[in-house]
Amino acid sequence: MSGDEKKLKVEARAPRGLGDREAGELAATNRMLDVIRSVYELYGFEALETPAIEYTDALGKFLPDQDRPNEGVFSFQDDDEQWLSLRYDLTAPLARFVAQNYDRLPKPYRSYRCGPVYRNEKPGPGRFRQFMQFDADTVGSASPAADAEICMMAADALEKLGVARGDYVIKINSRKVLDGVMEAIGIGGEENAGRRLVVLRAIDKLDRLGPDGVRQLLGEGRKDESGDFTKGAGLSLPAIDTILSFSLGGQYEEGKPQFDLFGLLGKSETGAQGARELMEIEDLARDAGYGSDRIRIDPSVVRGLEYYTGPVFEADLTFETRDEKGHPVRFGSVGGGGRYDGLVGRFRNENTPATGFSIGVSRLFAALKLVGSPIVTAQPHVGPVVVLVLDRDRLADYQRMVAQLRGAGIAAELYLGAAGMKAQMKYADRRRAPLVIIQGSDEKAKGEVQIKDLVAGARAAAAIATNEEWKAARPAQFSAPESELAEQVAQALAVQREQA
RNA sequence: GCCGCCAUAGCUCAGUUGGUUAGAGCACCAGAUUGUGGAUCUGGGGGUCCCCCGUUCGAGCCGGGGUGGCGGUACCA
Repeated sequence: MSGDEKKLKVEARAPRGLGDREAGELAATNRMLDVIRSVYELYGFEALETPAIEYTDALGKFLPDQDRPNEGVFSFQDDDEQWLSLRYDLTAPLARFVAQNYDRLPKPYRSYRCGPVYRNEKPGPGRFRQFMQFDADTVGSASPAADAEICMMAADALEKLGVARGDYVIKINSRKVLDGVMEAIGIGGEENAGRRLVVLRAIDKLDRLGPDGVRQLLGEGRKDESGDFTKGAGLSLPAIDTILSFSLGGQYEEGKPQFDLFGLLGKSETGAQGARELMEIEDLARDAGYGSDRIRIDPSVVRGLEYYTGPVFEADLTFETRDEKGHPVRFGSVGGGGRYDGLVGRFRNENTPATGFSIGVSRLFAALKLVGSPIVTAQPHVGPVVVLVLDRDRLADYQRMVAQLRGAGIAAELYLGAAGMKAQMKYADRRRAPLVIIQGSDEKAKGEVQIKDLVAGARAAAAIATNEEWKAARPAQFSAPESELAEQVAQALAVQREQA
């Protein structure tokens, strides 16, 4: 090959932030999704799938005052020049679906959805540009009972997945309460909207930056280790203290705030209303038997900043793990959600209240591996039985054996490559084949097949030192009449499964 | 976006004060009687030393610029 030709070769690589998932991980992920699905269906939620692509305006993601889609959203133009975008979550598409089918849907409408979402952002460790979410939502109920139910369901799902009670907590807070606190320190009103955003973002960083970092962000600003400066909210010291004492010290004990929340919120009707809703959610959870070890009010929870209108939820894993440097680190959030009463209303005149919860599937998957949940750690992927090809002109015979096995419900395949027997064995090994079927001229003459157990063979290999011995021993294989192929293979597979 | 670090084989990395044909381990392929996975042994394939410009008799190495990757930070529905 000349250098010129070589240069033309396309480099085989996935775009950054996007990855392939192979058989083992797919199987484990599917087992995990099945568990979540069964819990959600138990709660009476029904399946829904919406397309990965939506009109950009339906997602509400045009840049302000520009007819160009927001950065961070993958977008392209249809042949009629309409903007289309890849969905960046599963909530906005649900709102579109409900609005579009409003008249025929039972209300409140409960549904769950699972699928990939896309974000055009800089990827990082554990952050991808395509990732999977699993959502459940109740549309058309303003009742705190709907919020409470979503939280209980999230708790049930985590436990069913193998996260022990005490290793997780569903934290709840309310955007109304947060707004009330900000009103109390004098940054209510339209003119302070930008500043409130900065405050919420600062609170959201509590777990990562700690109180001191957040204090800086609420005040003048903060300079991080890389030398980058983030401008702060410019609050007064008393205001900063109020925010921090609310977010940090404002832990509730069984429905009773540790400090005078209602006094603080006295000036703000929305704030007081938010607090009442929060306590009602908590009461409902308690009445259903969910203690503060599972569902509890936590004023530091902020969540997504755009469309939440009331209660917000966050599922946190509380057990400690260690990072690559050995430092103890908390796993953190594996899902979140809240009430978004305005979303469906973008499509319709009357407002439609809605609440939901979203699980970050790959993050949760990583967490389940850490806690050793059998749902994701069990059974390595098992490949098909491979029928080796020894005599090239007898392909039809081998194919018949494969068909026989498949007819008996056994996953099997014919070796389709061109290599010799040794390479075929390596192939079977790499496919994680449980067994291979060997029939050369000797066996053919006797009407027999050799059935070789690759799993038992690998065990036997440990005791054998030389290649000659290894070849001569032919460990873990036996011959069987060709007519009994399927039965004998089925039996060998059953034995293998028992020993696993 | 901002700041920092890095770039040599598929992967992890060596590479002398600037000196001929750029190396190792792992991975991959193959051995013999075309009938046996692993280990061992032997052999083999695989490189635009990220790109461009400059300095030099001579650059993987020095200088400048670019690109790409990684980490932090910001944004994140």
